[in-house]
Parts: sequence; C-alpha cells; structure tokens
Amino acid sequence: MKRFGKRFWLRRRRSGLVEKALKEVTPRSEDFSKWYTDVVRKADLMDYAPVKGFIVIRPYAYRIWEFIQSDLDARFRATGHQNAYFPLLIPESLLTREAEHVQGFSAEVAWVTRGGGEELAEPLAVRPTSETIVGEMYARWIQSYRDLPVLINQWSNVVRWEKATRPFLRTTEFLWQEGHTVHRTQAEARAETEQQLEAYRGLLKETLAIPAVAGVKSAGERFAGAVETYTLEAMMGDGRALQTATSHFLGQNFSRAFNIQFLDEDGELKYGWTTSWGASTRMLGGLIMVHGDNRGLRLPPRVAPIQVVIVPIAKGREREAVLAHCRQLLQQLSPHLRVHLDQRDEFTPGYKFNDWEMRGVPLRLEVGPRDIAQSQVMVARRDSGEKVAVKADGLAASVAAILEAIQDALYAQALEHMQALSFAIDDYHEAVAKDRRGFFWGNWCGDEACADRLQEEMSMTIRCLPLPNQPDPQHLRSGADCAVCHRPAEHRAVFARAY
RNA sequence: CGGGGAGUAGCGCAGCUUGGUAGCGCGCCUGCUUCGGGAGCAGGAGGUCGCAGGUUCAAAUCCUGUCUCUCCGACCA
Repeated sequence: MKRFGKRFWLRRRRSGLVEKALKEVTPRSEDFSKWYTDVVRKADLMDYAPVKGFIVIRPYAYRIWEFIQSDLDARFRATGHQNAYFPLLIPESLLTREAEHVQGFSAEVAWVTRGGGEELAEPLAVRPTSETIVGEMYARWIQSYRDLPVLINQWSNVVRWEKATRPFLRTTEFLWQEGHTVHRTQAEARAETEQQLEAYRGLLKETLAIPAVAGVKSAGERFAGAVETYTLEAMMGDGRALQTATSHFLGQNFSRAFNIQFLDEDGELKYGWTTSWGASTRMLGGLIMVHGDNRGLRLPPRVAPIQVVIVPIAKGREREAVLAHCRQLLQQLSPHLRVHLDQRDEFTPGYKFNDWEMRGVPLRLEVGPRDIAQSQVMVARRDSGEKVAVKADGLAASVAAILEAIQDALYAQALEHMQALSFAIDDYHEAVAKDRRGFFWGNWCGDEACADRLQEEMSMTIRCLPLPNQPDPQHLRSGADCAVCHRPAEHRAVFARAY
C-alpha cells in the first residue's frame, strides 16, 4: 500500500473533492492502514502520548473495553475464576528464572534501575507478563492437592518495548487480562487451556461479532515457556490475520522453575500443571478493522457505548415540539437501551448523521415534524445504511429487534468475508495470485525451515494449526504434501500475513 | 532495528530550492438567519514553525543532533 503524493491531493483539490475528503477518512479500499489511523483518531478512540508507542485510550474506546471486560469477567467467574492483582515490578532474579521465558521476552523488557533517588541493588522489570511473579507467589500458597486448582485472573497493564507500534494493535503499554491457573493433573490443565480459549471464542462471536479460526501455534510462534499455545486468529478487513487471544498450556515448566509443588493424596510431592491465558486492548483494533467501513466505525450493538442516537429535525416554530417529543422518546427507550439524544444546536442534522456514523452508532432515529404527524420515526441502520419508517407504537421492541439483527448481520458479514478470503492451496506461491490477502489453508511438514521460507519470500507466517472442527475451505486432504517444500506433510496450517 | 515519507493554528496543508513583518481552507468564538445527508452572511480569536545546538546583521527556510508520527520489512498480544 503506498501513500499518495502531493500531486494526487492537488488534483483532488482542483476537482473539488478535497473538501469532502478532508472531512471523511481515507477510503478503506484505497489505503487500509491510513484508513485505520484516520478512524481511530477521528472517532475519538485514542490520541498519541508524548512517549513513543504509548497512547491515550479515550473515553469512547475505553467504554468499549469495559464491555469486553465485563463480558470476559462473567465468563471467567462462571467457570470458577477470581480476580486478584499482582505487582507491576518484578525483580530481575525472578524474571530470569525460567530460561525460555526470559529469552523470549528479554529484548522487550523495560527496567527500573533507580528509586528514591538511589540506584537500586537489583533492577526491577516492568512486567511484560506476570507468569514469574505469579509463580513465585503460588509456590508460597500451594502446599497440598487440597489447595488446587488455583484459578486466578488479573486485569492489568503490561509493558513490552516494541520496535514498531500501532494504535491498539501494538502499543508499548497495553491493558489486558491474564489468567494464571495451577492444576493437579496434566489433563485438568489442558482442559482449562481449552476451556478458556472457548471463553474467548464466545466473546468474539457473541459479543464482538468476530469469527475466528481456532488453532494451535507452531513451535516457532509459541509463547515463550509454553508447551502449547492455543490461539484465535481473526481476519481483518484487508485479509490480514490478527491474533486476538491466546491460551497457553505451560506444562510443568513454570512450576519447576518456581517450585510450585503440592503433596498429593498418595503422599508424593508433585509439581503442579499451570496455564495462562490473555486478551488485550488489541481486540479494540480488531473490532475496528473487522467491522469498519468507509464512513468510519461500525460497532456491534452489544459493545456500542451508544446503541441508539436520536437526531431531532427541529426547524422553525416546530422546534420545541420536536425536541419535547424526542425527550419523551429518550425516556421511553432509556430503560432498555443505551440511548443518546443529540440536542446540539450548532450542527445541522446532516452533519450529525455523518458524525455518529463515524463513531459507529448502530442505530439512528430521525425525528421531525413529518414523523410526529405520522406517529413514526425514521430508523437508519449503520451496518447497511438502510433507512425505514417505523411506527411509534411498540418502538422499544422494534428498535431492540433491529439491534439484534444488526448484531447478527455484522457477524454474518465478517464470516462471509473470512470465507470469501479463505483458500485451500497446494503450493504457497498460489497466495501471490490472491495478492497474499486472506487465509491460505495448506499442508505443512512441520519443519521450521518452511516457515522461515514463507516468512522471507511472502512475508507470511503460520498463524496456527487449526483445531479439527475449523472451517477449512477444502477439508483435510490426507496424503498431501507440504505446501512449501512438498515433502510429506504432517499438519494442516493456516498461512497468512498478520498484524 | 533496517529502508522510505513527514512534523508550520484544533484538523488538512502552502511557504523552504533563492534566509528579510507566518499564510490558506476547514474547524473555533460572537451575532443574525438556518436545520429531512457535512448550512449562509458579517465580525473575531488563535502559531515558542516538534525540540536543542550551530551558521548569519537576520533562520520556518541553511547545517548538526535529537524526539515523535507514518509506511514497508525483521521481532512480539
């Protein structure tokens, strides 16, 4: 995707298109990246902070995050998890205890070396994730099999010094939740890992209207220190993949490193089996990139801070009457829905239409003298642009039904998009014909050399080895060879460019 | 971290080549008229030219450094 030079904009200016183009965002099809950065700023989702890679999450975006939080929190609680909070700073000696783990994170850890005006005896790491400090504490808390399982989640911020950052998708500091559990048996820990992946899948599908491919990460893409990493890969509007949540089976790697031992029923001292799982504010980026369009954001009703906006068409003498009517509507709908009445005097209805569309409000009610006279309101859907008259009688029910329909329609559209850009391939070069846009399902021999070749030649990675029930466009073809080296293949894999 | 592009009013930009009083559009403020897809007229406010050094009588403009954004790669949620 290339940027447009001065000549391009000069031409647009002369043609008179520039006025509109300046107010709108860059069309999505024209330059997806530019579109994305335009949208996150113009919809007041974020602003850049003074330090590289840090952003301010503005109230509108934070509200969406809160909906994600409460959804996940409910799911976690329903499966017996509790929230707790562990410290931000981790002593160097703790962070370095699990060999693979340190190696994976060392390059992106920020260190605190001074405090109270003095050099610290031991540098403190700003947590990039909390397995280590959690492990240290769990070792103290766990003595007996009767103490298991430990099912704790924490909502926190973490810092990873990234080289290239993008709003929400990859910021130096980000908000997330990280669950950390300890189990008596391997089977139980594995079940936990899968259960939490399902929780994320539920959030994505039911609340965020985002379909995803569930799978296992290849060894090269695995979380540092994990035995197995499960992932949900969603497809963005431009066909690239986004890892939206991960769930790790950590085996006994951390319990051995941190001495998380328990005396089992049989009198033997055993190491616990641990898991960790997380989802971050990156999901906000995914939400934007999956559903957004040329007019801006499109929010699924379940996470829309404002589900319904009422725009009065209040002109001349009828002004007060219309506003009064709108206030009444607001009263009527507010108990059931998140409704906002746009009473701003300084903007015309047309301006407000565009403004709320940019912010992704799912439904707009237009109320003018004509509607009042006919006992109706005009209802405009953000997802389809469709505008219809709806009877004032039973409006709350009608509106609720339309919101449900929008929620479903957004999921259906996203699913259709993912399916349309999912291809079965025999050889990785076939991706070129599709401009490398989409999920390419092919066989893989399991050799990292093939993954490297894919990376070098195509800038694509192995997103995951899909779980058995996933929507493979061609289903498993036994006996096929690796899409890269054409030796006998052991796995089915999804290849894609990723964020 | 490598390679491109860019930082001038809230937003989008011109001015820089050839140093000499900082501009335009939108937005903002006030007033009036408006209001069914980004309203009109009149008046007005707003800028340490990212930051720090240097050259010069004089720097937005030339030189050096630095910070930040952005795109394409490499590394990760």
